[in-house]
Amino acid sequence: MGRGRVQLKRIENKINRQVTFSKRRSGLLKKAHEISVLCDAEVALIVFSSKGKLFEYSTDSCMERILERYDRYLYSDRQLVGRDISQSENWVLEHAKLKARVEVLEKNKRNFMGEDLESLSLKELQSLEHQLDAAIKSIRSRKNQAMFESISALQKKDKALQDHNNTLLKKIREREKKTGPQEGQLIQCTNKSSILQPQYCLTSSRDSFVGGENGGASSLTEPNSLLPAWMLRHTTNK
Amino acid sequence: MGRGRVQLKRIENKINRQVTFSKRRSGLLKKAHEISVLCDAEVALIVFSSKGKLFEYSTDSCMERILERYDRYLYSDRQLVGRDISQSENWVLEHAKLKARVEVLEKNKRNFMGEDLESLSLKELQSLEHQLDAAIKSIRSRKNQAMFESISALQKKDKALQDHNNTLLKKIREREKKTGPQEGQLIQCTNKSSILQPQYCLTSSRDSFVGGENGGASSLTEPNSLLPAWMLRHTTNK
DNA sequence: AACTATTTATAAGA
DNA sequence: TTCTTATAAATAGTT
Repeated sequence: MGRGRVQLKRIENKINRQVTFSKRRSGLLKKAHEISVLCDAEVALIVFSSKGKLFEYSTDSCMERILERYDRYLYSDRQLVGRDISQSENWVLEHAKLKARVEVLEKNKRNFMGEDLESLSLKELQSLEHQLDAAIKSIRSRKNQAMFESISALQKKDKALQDHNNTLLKKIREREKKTGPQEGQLIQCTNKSSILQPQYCLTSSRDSFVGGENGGASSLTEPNSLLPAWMLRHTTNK
Repeated sequence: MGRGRVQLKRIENKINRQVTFSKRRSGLLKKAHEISVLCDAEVALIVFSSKGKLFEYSTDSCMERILERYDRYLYSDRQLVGRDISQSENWVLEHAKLKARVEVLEKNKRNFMGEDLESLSLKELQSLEHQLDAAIKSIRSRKNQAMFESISALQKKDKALQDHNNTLLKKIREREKKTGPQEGQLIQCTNKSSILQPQYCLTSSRDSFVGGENGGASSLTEPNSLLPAWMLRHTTNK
């Protein structure tokens, strides 16, 4: 990826080596972060430059946790003996409990995402299925509510804008009476178009429902995020 | 680097996520190796997939050595700042991080259970809904598989028991020839009833499919856990 | 630190 | 999984 092919051997020129290191280091850290986010992976990356300087990246900035997970993965028995320097027993215990909780919750999460199901019994699968069925119902109901709130907020805003436009229009008309007809037609036209194409605001931030400009609609990328599809979906089935 | 711009957010489609993980993982490992060779750096890279599988790279395959160097690097850093304070601060920090992680995971869990939805935006709700939809599909598929496995295991067992019964029956008949008819009728009768009402084993432990007695069926409490309902459901839809 | 010509990586599709 | 291909990204060499 550059002007010449690169040979996989140590760059002899010291300056070059340093520059390349700096560039590639940032690329590597970036990619580590990307795979972590995109693929929901847990990554720990440690780089020592030839001069001994340390650079590191770890998912959620939890290097210690990931290294411990690594140790546990390799030697499942020597859990708490490993890399920790002497600390109070109490701390170790409490910490271990917390970590165990994290483990359990992560297993939970994977199950909720339909992963790692091999370890579950039929009964547990059945229960999980019911759980999620119920959850989906709640979520759809909440989503529906949120959508209607959003819609009615926008309708209010729309109304307010129309009223304002009308007020402005009146003022202009009054002026027209004095100066003769000019651009009243144009203004009425833009106003109408905003009525015919209401903008449904669907951005991540709730605040944008109130304070945001109607640029929100342009931030949509998924084809199925269009409102008509949703409404169709939620009024026709389940 | 592909046919579309990539957004730095978790890939929702499981298959895509897995494929991307596989591709990016090999890219990341390659680049880790390259910077290590080209720039004479020492690199340790640990990646856990979302399913918990481990992938790693380390310069000269000396993971342990690099991790020790890392620990030493941090330790000496602490020494420079002042052991007591920084160590305890570090403890506080790490503890806080763990707690924060637990918080996040618990929030996650509540959301997955359809609770605490007020804090989510429309977009997040939509994403959650898709997530759970996908999860439920996985779960149903896995449940189906588990049920069929269980059924076929039981059929085998049933067959074995029948064979055994027949063997016993023969022996008794042979005795009858010598001593005259006594209780052969009764035995044949119990055997028949076990054929007509096969017992589907649905306990929590998978081992019970092999070693357990057929009391398993009695442990079911939910009305919709009866087998016929499931089979109907999973052969007629989706 | 910027620039840009090229090489690489990789997303999507098969 | 693996291959292909169009395109986005990374980056080597240069300024």
